[in-house]
Amino acid sequence: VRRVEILRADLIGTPARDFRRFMEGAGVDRVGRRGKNLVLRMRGPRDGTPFALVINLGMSGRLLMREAGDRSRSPSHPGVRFRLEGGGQLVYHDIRRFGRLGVMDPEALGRWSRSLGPEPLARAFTAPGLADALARSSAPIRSWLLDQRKVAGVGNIYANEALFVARVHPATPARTLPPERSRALHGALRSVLREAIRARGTTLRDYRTAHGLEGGYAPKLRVYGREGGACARCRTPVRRVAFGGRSAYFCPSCQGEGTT
DNA sequence: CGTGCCCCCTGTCAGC
DNA sequence: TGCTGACAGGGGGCAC
Repeated sequence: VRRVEILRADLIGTPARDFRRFMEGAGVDRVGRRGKNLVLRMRGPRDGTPFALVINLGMSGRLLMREAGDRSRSPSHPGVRFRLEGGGQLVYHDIRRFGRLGVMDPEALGRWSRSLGPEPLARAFTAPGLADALARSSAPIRSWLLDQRKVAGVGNIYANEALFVARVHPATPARTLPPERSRALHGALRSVLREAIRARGTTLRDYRTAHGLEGGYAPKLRVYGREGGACARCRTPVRRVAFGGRSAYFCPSCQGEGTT
């Protein structure tokens, strides 16, 4: 990274001065993920001090690579531009600006990572562990799944899809899930996420992969965004209810309260 | 401390 | 055609 241009200061968690001081002259070691956050492991310019650039795309964020000499139209809503050695650019683009970029030293990175719940696709995410955690909350299960401190990386689409697969009503208080429903939910979360990743995600309108492609999972959605459509299992019309500020979609027949 | 509500912001679409 | 309101994949702050 040669130079950092911050076009939208509200996207940067840390003060702009610190952000630039960390990033300018630094290089990318490796790229990873924690929950819904991109984690770029970096090395500082002089002594190679390790730190991390953490990026949350929010609702409309994209990370775009522009190679040197790219003649295509420049993106409409650039927020942060990283000018790279050799003339390329990495552009953080975000129409709604709900995304955030921040730098963290290794200690802060560790604290932050520990504040998030387990990765649902990791071995550490077990059915008994999920059941234990659910038992400690009275929140509606759909809201519980969206809480990144409980499980990391599940958003509204896949929370709703997993609840349909597990036949659990989205408003069910977490602690009232019967053991076999929490086991079913554990499996459903993992299978839905794996399928969706294999399909490269869900494009409802805006979402594109890092290579600009649409995700292939939208046609496979069972309930999300399908209000009024027939449930694939029983043909009952899918319903939508709003709580916690977001829509929940479900089959009132397959996912009735107390369905076992 | 856990939970629920509001807000951040821009774009799109349905309904009038 | 143009206006208004609802809604959108996320998450932080705050009151209770």
